[in-house]
Amino acid sequence: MSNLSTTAEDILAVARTLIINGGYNGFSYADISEVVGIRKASIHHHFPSKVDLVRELVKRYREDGQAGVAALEQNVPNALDILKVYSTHWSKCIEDASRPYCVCALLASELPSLPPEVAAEVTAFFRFISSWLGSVMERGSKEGTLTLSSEPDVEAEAFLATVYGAMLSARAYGSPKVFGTILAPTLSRLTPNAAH
Amino acid sequence: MSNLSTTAEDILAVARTLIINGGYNGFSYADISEVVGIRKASIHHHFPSKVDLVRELVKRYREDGQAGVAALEQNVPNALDILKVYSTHWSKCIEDASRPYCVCALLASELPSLPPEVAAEVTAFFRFISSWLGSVMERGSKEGTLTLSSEPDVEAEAFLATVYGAMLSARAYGSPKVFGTILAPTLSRLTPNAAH
DNA sequence: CCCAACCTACCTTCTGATAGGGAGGGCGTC
DNA sequence: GACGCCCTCCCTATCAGAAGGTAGGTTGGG
Repeated sequence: MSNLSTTAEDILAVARTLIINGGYNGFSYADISEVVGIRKASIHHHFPSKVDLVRELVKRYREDGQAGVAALEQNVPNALDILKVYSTHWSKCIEDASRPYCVCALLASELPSLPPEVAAEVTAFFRFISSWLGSVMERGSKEGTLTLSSEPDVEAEAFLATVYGAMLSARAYGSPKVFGTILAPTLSRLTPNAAH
Repeated sequence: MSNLSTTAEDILAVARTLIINGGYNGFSYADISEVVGIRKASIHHHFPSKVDLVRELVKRYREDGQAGVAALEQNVPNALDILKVYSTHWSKCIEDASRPYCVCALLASELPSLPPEVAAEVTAFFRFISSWLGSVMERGSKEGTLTLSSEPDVEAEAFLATVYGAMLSARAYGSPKVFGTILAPTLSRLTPNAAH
């Protein structure tokens, strides 16, 4: 949690929106300056290079994610509920168009062409999310709050893939509902005592 | 199937590889010219604008997909086998690094920032794949070669999301094996008489 | 007095795109 | 068969604008 000026926060927020729209090569310092209301050159004062900006952006995105996950684990004891909250989070973001895509999902798809420093942060994010979901799956399986048909790690990867795949489909079809439609059967399959 | 010169075909092939690497804004005419061995300006002779190029590229990608699917339907009667062949196709592409990502998956993630003409072709591709998978699911369910736990259309969307999510994960982790790991339980769940 | 924050002005390189010309093959006419 | 004509393909030269980035100056609060 480095304490940056409000302007720097604004820049990061705008950059995040722009990346969600079109990825790393889909935005420029000029785009940011228009929205923030600052000259292009002034952005370099806060983030010397584009790599610095996006690296910091993804780093914070991961840290925010880790904080959110920690809070979730504290407030929601049931593993199935955690997965539901997680998928609902994305469902809402997509439906109200606030953050209709994951920054790291977009950057991950561009991975081979990304600057190494940024790429490293992106893969770190996926490792984090993946291992967290793995721990949720394992705990839920032990506690009986989740019904797994594979190993916890495999189940975690499959769940993550479904979430991110559903995100892509929602974008591809231009219809937010698709996300929920895809996630529903996945969640019900993980629900104990569910007839299927 | 418009008959274009060999050079035009080469340009499209190189462009496809470049898009798979970094998306629409991740490549330039200069990049293509280096690989094809032709001057930058000469590419404009074959494809007046970048939009023309990528639109044609995606259009052909979809047409090739439709042809491939038609052949698959003729040669493979069993619906479950069709899904296996489909996922194995991607598994191989990812593992031998020949086409480690779907052109349309990458373009779909960039959809909001794409030129409308290109965006239209991309969504058309997804509608095609989705409706095809839907028909496979429905037929498999009726014939008893697939065990569905939801409506065919929903099952199709979920399967598609899993495939594309697994593709992203393989790229994010930099390990091709992940794709197969994720797809295996999905396919076994669709397999009749499978204990789970 | 210093320093963070922002500015203007400018630079280099890349971007997609255009104009115009040259080489060469195909084709009809004499 | 030779001539002229056109058309395809590719070239050089050039463009305007956008890209990321730098240099150096101004302002204002602690």
